[in-house]
Amino acid sequence: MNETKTLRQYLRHRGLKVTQQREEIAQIFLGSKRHISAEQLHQQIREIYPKVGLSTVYRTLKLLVEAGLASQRRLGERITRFEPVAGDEHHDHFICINCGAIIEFENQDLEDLQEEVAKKHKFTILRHNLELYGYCQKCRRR
Amino acid sequence: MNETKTLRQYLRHRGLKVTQQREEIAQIFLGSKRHISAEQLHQQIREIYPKVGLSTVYRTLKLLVEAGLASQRRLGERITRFEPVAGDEHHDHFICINCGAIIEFENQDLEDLQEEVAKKHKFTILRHNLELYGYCQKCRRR
DNA sequence: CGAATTTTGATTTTGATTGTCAATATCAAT
DNA sequence: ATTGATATTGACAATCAAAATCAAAATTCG
Repeated sequence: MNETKTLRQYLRHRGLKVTQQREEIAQIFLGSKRHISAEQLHQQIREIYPKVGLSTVYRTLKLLVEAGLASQRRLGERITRFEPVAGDEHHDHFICINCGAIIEFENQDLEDLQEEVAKKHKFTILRHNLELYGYCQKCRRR
Repeated sequence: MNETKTLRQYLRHRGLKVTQQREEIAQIFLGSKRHISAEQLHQQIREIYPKVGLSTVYRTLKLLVEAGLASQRRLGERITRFEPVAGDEHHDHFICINCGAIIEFENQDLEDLQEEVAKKHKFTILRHNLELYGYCQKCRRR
Protein backbone atom coordinates (compact mmCIF):
# COMPACT_ATOMS: atom_id res chain seq x y z
CA MET A 1 0.00 0.00 0.00
CA ASN A 2 1.44 3.28 -1.14
CA GLU A 3 -0.31 5.43 1.42
CA THR A 4 1.49 3.73 4.24
CA LYS A 5 4.69 5.00 2.69
CA THR A 6 3.31 8.49 2.42
CA LEU A 7 2.60 8.47 6.12
CA ARG A 8 6.06 7.22 6.97
CA GLN A 9 7.61 9.85 4.77
CA TYR A 10 5.53 12.54 6.37
CA LEU A 11 6.46 11.42 9.86
CA ARG A 12 10.16 11.27 9.11
CA HIS A 13 10.03 14.60 7.38
CA ARG A 14 8.65 16.15 10.54
CA GLY A 15 11.00 14.30 12.82
CA LEU A 16 8.17 12.22 14.25
CA LYS A 17 8.29 8.57 14.98
CA VAL A 18 6.90 5.70 13.00
CA THR A 19 5.06 3.72 15.61
CA GLN A 20 3.12 0.52 15.52
CA GLN A 21 -0.10 2.24 16.56
CA ARG A 22 0.16 4.85 13.86
CA GLU A 23 0.61 2.19 11.25
CA GLU A 24 -2.24 0.10 12.60
CA ILE A 25 -4.60 3.04 12.76
CA ALA A 26 -3.66 4.21 9.28
CA GLN A 27 -4.10 0.72 7.94
CA ILE A 28 -7.63 0.33 9.28
CA PHE A 29 -8.62 3.87 8.47
CA LEU A 30 -7.43 3.77 4.89
CA GLY A 31 -9.30 0.56 4.30
CA SER A 32 -12.48 1.74 5.95
CA LYS A 33 -15.67 2.99 4.49
CA ARG A 34 -16.19 6.70 4.21
CA HIS A 35 -17.34 9.20 6.81
CA ILE A 36 -16.03 7.45 9.82
CA SER A 37 -15.88 9.10 13.23
CA ALA A 38 -12.96 8.81 15.61
CA GLU A 39 -14.98 6.57 17.87
CA GLN A 40 -16.24 4.30 15.12
CA LEU A 41 -12.69 3.93 13.95
CA HIS A 42 -11.60 3.17 17.48
CA GLN A 43 -14.15 0.37 17.68
CA GLN A 44 -12.93 -1.15 14.45
CA ILE A 45 -9.32 -0.92 15.47
CA ARG A 46 -10.02 -2.52 18.82
CA GLU A 47 -11.34 -5.61 17.14
CA ILE A 48 -7.90 -6.27 15.74
CA TYR A 49 -5.59 -4.28 17.97
CA PRO A 50 -7.34 -4.20 21.34
CA LYS A 51 -4.78 -2.05 23.10
CA VAL A 52 -4.99 1.08 21.00
CA GLY A 53 -6.43 4.00 22.93
CA LEU A 54 -9.00 6.52 21.76
CA SER A 55 -6.65 9.43 22.34
CA THR A 56 -4.16 7.90 19.97
CA VAL A 57 -6.83 7.48 17.36
CA TYR A 58 -7.65 11.18 17.61
CA ARG A 59 -4.01 12.12 17.47
CA THR A 60 -3.28 9.90 14.52
CA LEU A 61 -6.29 11.14 12.59
CA LYS A 62 -4.91 14.63 13.00
CA LEU A 63 -1.61 13.48 11.57
CA LEU A 64 -3.34 11.78 8.68
CA VAL A 65 -5.13 15.00 7.85
CA GLU A 66 -1.86 16.90 7.99
CA ALA A 67 -0.23 14.32 5.78
CA GLY A 68 -3.00 14.77 3.24
CA LEU A 69 -4.27 11.22 3.63
CA ALA A 70 -7.52 12.09 5.32
CA SER A 71 -10.01 14.84 4.92
CA GLN A 72 -11.99 16.14 7.76
CA ARG A 73 -15.56 17.30 7.63
CA ARG A 74 -16.44 20.01 10.13
CA LEU A 75 -13.34 22.12 9.93
CA GLY A 76 -12.44 24.88 12.32
CA GLU A 77 -15.57 26.16 14.08
CA ARG A 78 -16.55 24.22 17.13
CA ILE A 79 -19.49 26.35 18.17
CA THR A 80 -22.77 27.06 16.47
CA ARG A 81 -23.46 30.58 15.36
CA PHE A 82 -26.72 32.16 14.40
CA GLU A 83 -27.57 35.12 12.28
CA PRO A 84 -30.75 37.09 11.69
CA VAL A 85 -32.38 36.33 8.38
CA ALA A 86 -32.65 39.74 6.79
CA GLY A 87 -34.48 39.28 3.54
CA ASP A 88 -34.76 36.13 1.58
CA GLU A 89 -31.37 36.15 -0.05
CA HIS A 90 -28.97 33.49 1.04
CA HIS A 91 -25.30 34.08 1.38
CA ASP A 92 -22.26 31.93 1.73
CA HIS A 93 -19.02 32.43 3.57
CA PHE A 94 -15.33 32.78 3.14
CA ILE A 95 -13.54 31.92 6.35
CA CYS A 96 -9.95 33.02 6.75
CA ILE A 97 -7.94 30.31 8.46
CA ASN A 98 -5.34 32.85 9.48
CA CYS A 99 -7.27 35.72 11.04
CA GLY A 100 -10.67 34.08 11.43
CA ALA A 101 -12.50 36.73 9.43
CA ILE A 102 -15.83 35.68 7.98
CA ILE A 103 -16.62 37.31 4.66
CA GLU A 104 -20.07 36.94 3.20
CA PHE A 105 -20.91 36.73 -0.44
CA GLU A 106 -23.83 35.97 -2.64
CA ASN A 107 -23.84 34.35 -6.00
CA GLN A 108 -26.99 33.33 -7.73
CA ASP A 109 -25.17 31.23 -10.32
CA LEU A 110 -23.79 29.11 -7.55
CA GLU A 111 -27.24 28.57 -6.09
CA ASP A 112 -28.68 27.72 -9.48
CA LEU A 113 -25.94 25.26 -10.19
CA GLN A 114 -26.55 23.56 -6.86
CA GLU A 115 -30.22 23.16 -7.68
CA GLU A 116 -29.29 21.66 -11.00
CA VAL A 117 -26.98 19.11 -9.42
CA ALA A 118 -29.61 18.26 -6.82
CA LYS A 119 -32.16 17.63 -9.53
CA LYS A 120 -29.77 15.23 -11.19
CA HIS A 121 -29.51 13.27 -7.95
CA LYS A 122 -33.21 13.53 -7.16
CA PHE A 123 -32.49 15.40 -3.99
CA THR A 124 -34.63 18.22 -2.65
CA ILE A 125 -32.54 21.01 -1.19
CA LEU A 126 -34.05 22.84 1.74
CA ARG A 127 -31.00 24.74 2.84
CA HIS A 128 -27.31 24.63 2.43
CA ASN A 129 -24.04 25.60 3.86
CA LEU A 130 -21.04 26.56 1.80
CA GLU A 131 -17.84 27.43 3.55
CA LEU A 132 -14.73 28.34 1.62
CA TYR A 133 -11.64 28.13 3.80
CA GLY A 134 -8.43 29.90 2.92
CA TYR A 135 -6.71 33.24 3.19
CA CYS A 136 -8.40 36.62 2.99
CA GLN A 137 -6.91 39.53 1.10
CA LYS A 138 -4.91 40.73 4.10
CA CYS A 139 -3.54 37.36 5.09
CA ARG A 140 -2.67 36.24 1.59
CA ARG A 141 0.96 37.35 1.78
CA ARG A 142 3.27 35.25 3.87
CA MET B 1 -40.50 45.89 13.95
CA ASN B 2 -42.24 43.43 11.71
CA GLU B 3 -40.19 40.43 12.75
CA THR B 4 -41.48 40.63 16.28
CA LYS B 5 -44.93 40.04 14.83
CA THR B 6 -43.71 37.10 12.85
CA LEU B 7 -42.44 35.51 16.01
CA ARG B 8 -45.71 36.12 17.86
CA GLN B 9 -47.65 34.65 14.98
CA TYR B 10 -45.41 31.63 14.89
CA LEU B 11 -45.75 31.04 18.62
CA ARG B 12 -49.53 31.34 18.60
CA HIS B 13 -49.74 29.14 15.57
CA ARG B 14 -47.93 26.42 17.48
CA GLY B 15 -49.86 26.97 20.68
CA LEU B 16 -46.77 28.29 22.44
CA LYS B 17 -46.69 31.23 24.75
CA VAL B 18 -45.52 34.73 24.02
CA THR B 19 -43.26 35.44 26.92
CA GLN B 20 -41.27 38.46 27.92
CA GLN B 21 -37.98 36.61 27.59
CA ARG B 22 -38.74 35.42 24.09
CA GLU B 23 -39.50 38.93 23.01
CA GLU B 24 -36.44 40.34 24.68
CA ILE B 25 -34.16 37.74 23.18
CA ALA B 26 -35.66 38.20 19.73
CA GLN B 27 -35.32 41.96 19.99
CA ILE B 28 -31.64 41.86 20.84
CA PHE B 29 -30.87 39.07 18.42
CA LEU B 30 -32.58 40.70 15.46
CA GLY B 31 -30.74 43.92 16.11
CA SER B 32 -27.39 42.26 16.59
CA LYS B 33 -24.48 41.92 14.28
CA ARG B 34 -24.13 38.74 12.34
CA HIS B 35 -22.66 35.40 13.33
CA ILE B 36 -23.46 35.54 16.98
CA SER B 37 -23.16 32.54 19.26
CA ALA B 38 -25.68 31.62 21.91
CA GLU B 39 -23.28 32.70 24.60
CA GLN B 40 -22.35 35.99 23.00
CA LEU B 41 -26.02 36.75 22.63
CA HIS B 42 -26.58 35.84 26.24
CA GLN B 43 -23.92 38.36 27.30
CA GLN B 44 -25.55 41.10 25.27
CA ILE B 45 -28.97 40.31 26.61
CA ARG B 46 -27.73 40.31 30.18
CA GLU B 47 -26.60 43.90 29.85
CA ILE B 48 -30.19 44.95 29.42
CA TYR B 49 -32.21 42.09 30.85
CA PRO B 50 -29.95 40.62 33.54
CA LYS B 51 -32.25 37.82 34.54
CA VAL B 52 -32.46 35.90 31.28
CA GLY B 53 -30.82 32.51 31.49
CA LEU B 54 -28.58 30.85 28.96
CA SER B 55 -30.91 27.91 28.55
CA THR B 56 -33.66 30.24 27.47
CA VAL B 57 -31.38 31.82 24.92
CA TYR B 58 -30.65 28.41 23.44
CA ARG B 59 -34.31 27.50 23.41
CA THR B 60 -35.38 30.77 21.88
CA LEU B 61 -32.73 30.63 19.18
CA LYS B 62 -34.14 27.26 18.22
CA LEU B 63 -37.59 28.78 17.95
CA LEU B 64 -36.26 31.67 15.89
CA VAL B 65 -34.71 29.22 13.46
CA GLU B 66 -37.98 27.31 13.23
CA ALA B 67 -39.86 30.54 12.66
CA GLY B 68 -37.50 31.39 9.82
CA LEU B 69 -36.11 34.45 11.53
CA ALA B 70 -32.66 33.06 12.17
CA SER B 71 -30.33 30.87 10.24
CA GLN B 72 -28.01 28.51 11.87
CA ARG B 73 -24.52 27.71 10.73
CA ARG B 74 -23.29 24.22 11.55
CA LEU B 75 -26.51 22.32 10.99
CA GLY B 76 -27.10 18.75 11.98
CA GLU B 77 -23.82 16.95 12.55
CA ARG B 78 -22.31 17.37 15.94
CA ILE B 79 -19.39 15.06 15.49
CA THR B 80 -16.38 15.25 13.24
CA ARG B 81 -16.06 12.62 10.59
CA PHE B 82 -13.01 11.71 8.58
CA GLU B 83 -12.58 10.03 5.27
CA PRO B 84 -9.62 8.65 3.39
CA VAL B 85 -8.47 10.87 0.56
CA ALA B 86 -8.54 8.54 -2.40
CA GLY B 87 -7.27 10.53 -5.32
CA ASP B 88 -7.26 14.25 -5.66
CA GLU B 89 -10.87 14.76 -6.58
CA HIS B 90 -12.99 16.60 -4.11
CA HIS B 91 -16.57 15.83 -3.48
CA ASP B 92 -19.46 17.53 -1.78
CA HIS B 93 -22.38 16.15 0.16
CA PHE B 94 -26.11 15.92 0.21
CA ILE B 95 -27.33 15.24 3.71
CA CYS B 96 -30.85 13.96 4.20
CA ILE B 97 -32.44 15.62 7.20
CA ASN B 98 -34.93 12.80 7.47
CA CYS B 99 -32.88 9.61 7.32
CA GLY B 100 -29.40 11.04 7.77
CA ALA B 101 -28.04 9.55 4.57
CA ILE B 102 -24.96 11.21 3.18
CA ILE B 103 -24.77 11.21 -0.59
CA GLU B 104 -21.59 12.29 -2.27
CA PHE B 105 -21.33 14.07 -5.54
CA GLU B 106 -18.75 15.81 -7.63
CA ASN B 107 -19.24 18.73 -9.94
CA GLN B 108 -16.37 20.50 -11.52
CA ASP B 109 -18.48 23.44 -12.65
CA LEU B 110 -19.34 24.12 -9.05
CA GLU B 111 -15.68 24.11 -8.09
CA ASP B 112 -14.78 26.37 -10.96
CA LEU B 113 -17.50 28.81 -10.09
CA GLN B 114 -16.31 28.92 -6.50
CA GLU B 115 -12.81 29.77 -7.65
CA GLU B 116 -14.20 32.53 -9.81
CA VAL B 117 -16.14 34.07 -6.95
CA ALA B 118 -13.09 33.80 -4.70
CA LYS B 119 -10.98 35.63 -7.24
CA LYS B 120 -13.53 38.42 -7.31
CA HIS B 121 -13.21 38.78 -3.54
CA LYS B 122 -9.44 38.37 -3.54
CA PHE B 123 -9.71 35.29 -1.41
CA THR B 124 -7.48 32.24 -1.76
CA ILE B 125 -9.40 29.01 -1.32
CA LEU B 126 -7.49 26.16 0.26
CA ARG B 127 -10.39 23.85 0.92
CA HIS B 128 -14.10 24.00 1.18
CA ASN B 129 -17.13 22.38 2.57
CA LEU B 130 -20.45 22.29 0.79
CA GLU B 131 -23.38 20.63 2.47
CA LEU B 132 -26.78 20.55 0.87
CA TYR B 133 -29.47 19.69 3.37
CA GLY B 134 -32.84 18.37 2.36
CA TYR B 135 -34.65 15.18 1.46
CA CYS B 136 -33.15 12.29 -0.43
CA GLN B 137 -35.03 10.42 -3.10
CA LYS B 138 -36.58 8.00 -0.62
CA CYS B 139 -37.62 10.57 1.93
CA ARG B 140 -39.00 13.06 -0.56
CA ARG B 141 -42.60 11.96 -0.21
CA ARG B 142 -44.43 13.05 2.88
C1' DC C 1 -59.69 35.52 39.03
C1' DG C 2 -57.96 30.64 38.82
C1' DA C 3 -56.83 26.38 36.96
C1' DA C 4 -54.30 24.16 33.34
C1' DT C 5 -50.38 24.35 30.87
C1' DT C 6 -46.07 26.10 29.42
C1' DT C 7 -41.83 28.37 30.42
C1' DT C 8 -38.00 29.77 33.04
C1' DG C 9 -33.32 29.55 34.96
C1' DA C 10 -30.12 27.41 38.12
C1' DT C 11 -28.00 23.43 37.90
C1' DT C 12 -26.58 19.01 36.35
C1' DT C 13 -25.63 15.99 32.70
C1' DT C 14 -24.05 14.60 28.32
C1' DG C 15 -20.83 13.61 24.83
C1' DA C 16 -17.11 14.80 21.77
C1' DT C 17 -12.67 16.32 21.94
C1' DT C 18 -8.32 17.75 24.22
C1' DG C 19 -4.91 17.84 28.03
C1' DT C 20 -1.99 15.45 31.55
C1' DC C 21 1.57 12.48 32.87
C1' DA C 22 4.09 8.37 34.18
C1' DA C 23 5.40 4.35 31.70
C1' DT C 24 6.94 2.77 27.29
C1' DA C 25 8.64 2.79 22.49
C1' DT C 26 11.46 4.68 18.81
C1' DC C 27 15.71 6.04 16.66
C1' DA C 28 20.30 7.74 15.94
C1' DA C 29 24.69 7.27 17.69
C1' DT C 30 27.56 4.65 19.68
C1' DA D 1 22.73 -4.73 20.15
C1' DT D 2 22.80 -1.12 23.83
C1' DT D 3 22.18 3.36 25.27
C1' DG D 4 20.21 7.82 25.96
C1' DA D 5 17.53 11.56 24.30
C1' DT D 6 13.19 12.34 22.76
C1' DA D 7 8.55 11.26 21.26
C1' DT D 8 4.51 8.53 22.06
C1' DT D 9 1.14 5.95 24.39
C1' DG D 10 -3.11 5.06 27.02
C1' DA D 11 -5.80 5.63 31.09
C1' DC D 12 -7.93 9.14 33.07
C1' DA D 13 -9.29 13.88 34.01
C1' DA D 14 -10.57 18.33 32.17
C1' DT D 15 -13.14 21.19 28.86
C1' DC D 16 -16.71 23.06 26.60
C1' DA D 17 -20.97 23.67 24.03
C1' DA D 18 -25.36 22.01 24.14
C1' DA D 19 -29.24 19.38 26.10
C1' DA D 20 -31.85 17.66 30.02
C1' DT D 21 -33.92 18.20 34.66
C1' DC D 22 -37.18 20.14 37.67
C1' DA D 23 -39.33 23.13 41.07
C1' DA D 24 -40.94 27.74 40.90
C1' DA D 25 -42.95 31.38 38.10
C1' DA D 26 -45.48 33.22 34.13
C1' DT D 27 -49.02 32.97 30.54
C1' DT D 28 -53.41 31.85 28.52
C1' DC D 29 -58.14 31.36 28.37
C1' DG D 30 -62.60 30.24 30.19
